[in-house]
Amino acid sequence: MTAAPRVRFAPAPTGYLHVGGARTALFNWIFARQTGGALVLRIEDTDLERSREELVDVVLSTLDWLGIDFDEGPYRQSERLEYYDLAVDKLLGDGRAYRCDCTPDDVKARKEQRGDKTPGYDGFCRDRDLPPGPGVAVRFRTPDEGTVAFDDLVRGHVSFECADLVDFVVQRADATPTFLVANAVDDAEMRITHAIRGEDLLNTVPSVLMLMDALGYEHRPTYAHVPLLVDEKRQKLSKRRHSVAVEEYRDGGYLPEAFVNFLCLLGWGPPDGEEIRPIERTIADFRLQDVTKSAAFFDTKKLDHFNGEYIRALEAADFVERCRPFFDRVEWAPSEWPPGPFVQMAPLVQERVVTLAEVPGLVDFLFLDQVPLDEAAWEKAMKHEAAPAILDATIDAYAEGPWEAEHLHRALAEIGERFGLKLGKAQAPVRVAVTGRTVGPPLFESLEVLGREATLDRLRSARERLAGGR
RNA sequence: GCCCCCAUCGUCCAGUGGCCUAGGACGCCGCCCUUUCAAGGCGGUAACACGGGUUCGAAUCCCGUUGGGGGUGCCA
Repeated sequence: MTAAPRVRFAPAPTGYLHVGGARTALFNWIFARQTGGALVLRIEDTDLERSREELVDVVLSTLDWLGIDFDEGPYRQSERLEYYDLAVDKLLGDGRAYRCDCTPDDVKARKEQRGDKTPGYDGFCRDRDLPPGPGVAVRFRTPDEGTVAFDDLVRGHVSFECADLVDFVVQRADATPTFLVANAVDDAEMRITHAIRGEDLLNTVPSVLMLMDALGYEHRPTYAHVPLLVDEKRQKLSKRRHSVAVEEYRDGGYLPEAFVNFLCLLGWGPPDGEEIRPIERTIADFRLQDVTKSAAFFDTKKLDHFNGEYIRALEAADFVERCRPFFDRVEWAPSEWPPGPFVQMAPLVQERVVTLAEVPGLVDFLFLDQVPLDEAAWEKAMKHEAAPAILDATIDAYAEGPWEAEHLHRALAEIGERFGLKLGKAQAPVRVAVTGRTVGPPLFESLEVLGREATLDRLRSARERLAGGR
């Protein structure tokens, strides 16, 4: 009987959750849930500049939005410094590490002097036997020969030559530990069985393995390095050029279910080929071994499609509720919730949007006293010679009769016929006069909700504007 | 430079030696539907990087080339 798996998501707090990080978190979570294992959250903040509490809160709330919950933690490496100190002391005591007072500039300068393009530290302080003191870091003494190999669940067998590994720093001059020791100590101490993370960390495995060995840990996690997420140019997503923060998608009106569904399909494909699927089914079918080896382009076009599908699948009342945050942030934010006019229009809006953020813009004309007139739309719709006559006739026809969509529909269709116009053409001036735009939710339903009074007012003022020249 | 990884339609995945004249999804194009815009329906476009092997047979295995990416930090 093997013990239940233990996995971890270990982000460095940067103030936002990177979409790539979100995906590795998701893969860890799915793996934990399907195996009955535990997911631990560990904040890798050994770099003092990064350890700020509010940065951690962002990660926590965003994971929560995604629906990723964890079973242990968050542990903060900044609160576990004593463990790493002990580890470094052991390394020093056993002669597996040594002190070094070379500054990064020194290392770089010597490298340039050597002329060879070989990078990295040259082992300058290996045998200097320096005493502790300010400006002194600690480096691990890597073996000069031999190989380090391991089996990666997605990459297969991977091996490195020790000779290619430089003496890396385990403790900085300010006495803080580096990622490598903290990682080795924590994965071992926390009994992490599977380290599922981004491929950018593949190269750090040999160092960590050597550290675990030197520290006397017998525990070894099974590694699984998932492919990176890249941009259209196949390069690492950059914060400058792309939306890499999950928060941007949340604020952009994406549904967490859609976002998660999309993320699952980057580097993995469902065995039955059904891409739009509840997370439960992915938890049932996901296999780490099936994760692709090649990098995936984070293509938001597909995300958009998924989001639209998920929005349309929402229960009407749920859709209305989910739109609330997006109404809260417009100038004309409704004072009561849910606002009646929107509730009436919601089903019609729901099947037309790609993101929730678009919703207020489709119904603003119902809330604004002044029509949000778009000049280009006006030009386009009113340039038709029959426009004034259509408005006149519509004002006339809408002055009486039942105020319901079907009737309004029929009346305008008849007016159109009089001018030899199809309804599609005839409704244009009316639509722009009343909603300010050429596109929007179905017109007659919109008018019904708006009411006779407001509709006639807007038609009349459009007519006046037309009479006064443009 | 060196080390590591990767390589199927524009994109994301299927494909694990014969079922492949390579399948699905997104995108794109066309048609239908239509009250604008969507949605929906139908159809179409489009790929095994290249060169050698192995084999009766290769998208699938091996080698090489080319291309791409990651690492090469007292970041993680």
